[in-house]
Amino acid sequence: MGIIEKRAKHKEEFRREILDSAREVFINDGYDGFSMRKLAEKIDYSPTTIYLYFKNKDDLLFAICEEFFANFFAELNHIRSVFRDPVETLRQAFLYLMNFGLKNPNQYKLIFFTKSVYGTREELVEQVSMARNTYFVFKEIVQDCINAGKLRKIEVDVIVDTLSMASHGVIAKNIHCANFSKERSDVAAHTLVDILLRGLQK
Amino acid sequence: MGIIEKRAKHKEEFRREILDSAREVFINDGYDGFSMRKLAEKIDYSPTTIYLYFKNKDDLLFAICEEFFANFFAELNHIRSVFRDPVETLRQAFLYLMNFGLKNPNQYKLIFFTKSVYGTREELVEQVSMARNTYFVFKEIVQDCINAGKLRKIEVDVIVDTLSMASHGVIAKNIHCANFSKERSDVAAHTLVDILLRGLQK
DNA sequence: TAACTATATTAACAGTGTTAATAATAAATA
DNA sequence: TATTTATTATTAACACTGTTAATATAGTTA
Repeated sequence: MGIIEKRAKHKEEFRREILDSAREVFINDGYDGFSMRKLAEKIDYSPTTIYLYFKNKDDLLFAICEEFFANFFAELNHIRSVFRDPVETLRQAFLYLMNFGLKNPNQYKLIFFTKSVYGTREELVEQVSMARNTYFVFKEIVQDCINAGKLRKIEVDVIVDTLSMASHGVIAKNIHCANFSKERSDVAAHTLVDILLRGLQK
Repeated sequence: MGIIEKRAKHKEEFRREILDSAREVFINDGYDGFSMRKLAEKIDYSPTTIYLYFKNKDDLLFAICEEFFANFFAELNHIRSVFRDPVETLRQAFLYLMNFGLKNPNQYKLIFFTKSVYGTREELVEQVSMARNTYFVFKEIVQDCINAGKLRKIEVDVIVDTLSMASHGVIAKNIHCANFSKERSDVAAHTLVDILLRGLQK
């Protein structure tokens, strides 16, 4: 494809193409394995062209993260509208995140373990982002359980922290133990969920 | 220091010096931030000299990991000899790992999250290593609780998996949430331990 | 003294993220 | 229509990276 054909593309459309290719490379090769030159070759452009559409490597990652959180946010709202029991809602919300991680460990790692793309907690809460929205709705799901008097007397923020810790741990273990079979991983993960909700409830 | 003085050093002693400096660089700058050239400058040798004492970058990391597991192994045996109640022994064993991670998140990350230095679970169990020894003694601590009839009917390997998941999660969260205050981190972590042991016991 | 071994060095290869300068085309204006 | 301007793409370059090959030097032994 020559330079003339390349110019025919529309800006937004091309940005999407770059982002989709970038996600593939990020997920397949990890944050370190990803390279601007590799992505450039994949989309058949020079490496510097990417810089016209994204500030840098981390800007690409940020865009990918926001897309994930947009989906997660929508799913949490859906779960909330479907389940009536607050504890069951919490369980399903947690399971969704964990199962996403088990099915897409590389993407989970990319979003949660690679870099602190959203800065500090204060910065996350101050700046508008899908990550912020997701954080708030998850917190509300926990608060619903507390309001219904279902949980032991533990600060809502602490519960949110412990649950995200647990989810992170499931995926971290899954990634670290190279030959952790899918079945074994699932068994341990779901056992952990049971233990957690058992230990949390009155 | 000229080439003549450098030659006076003894091999084993020098290997130690390199390893200690390498640990510092690895912990301060992370796995990616570490570079052979950086380490070489620190010890005032050329980068290639390091290759006479260690096979490569990952060989340095392996040596650092083995040192950690040697300490962890010794500590687990000590805890086991001090506490009588098996559940309390398990709690202390778990707390030791978790608190190490909270105090040394970068080193914990280096050992558990960076690379699968010990390969698959099968490879870990087959090859002699301090990591293997540590794995076995931790499993025995859990088995003692089961033998004493203190825990719910859950496979010992599954319990070990869930506990290591939890510990990994605490540290992963601690690292990811940039401005997670030390206090907040400690509260969530210790709450998680309570929830876990509560959910595990009969 | 000559040969050999151990230890250290420099130079090089192929790769990285990113910036600066430049070319070329499309669009807008005189 | 001719000319200027804006947009988009390019190449070249900088300072890094892990690692290997070839080379030089010092110490030990025959």
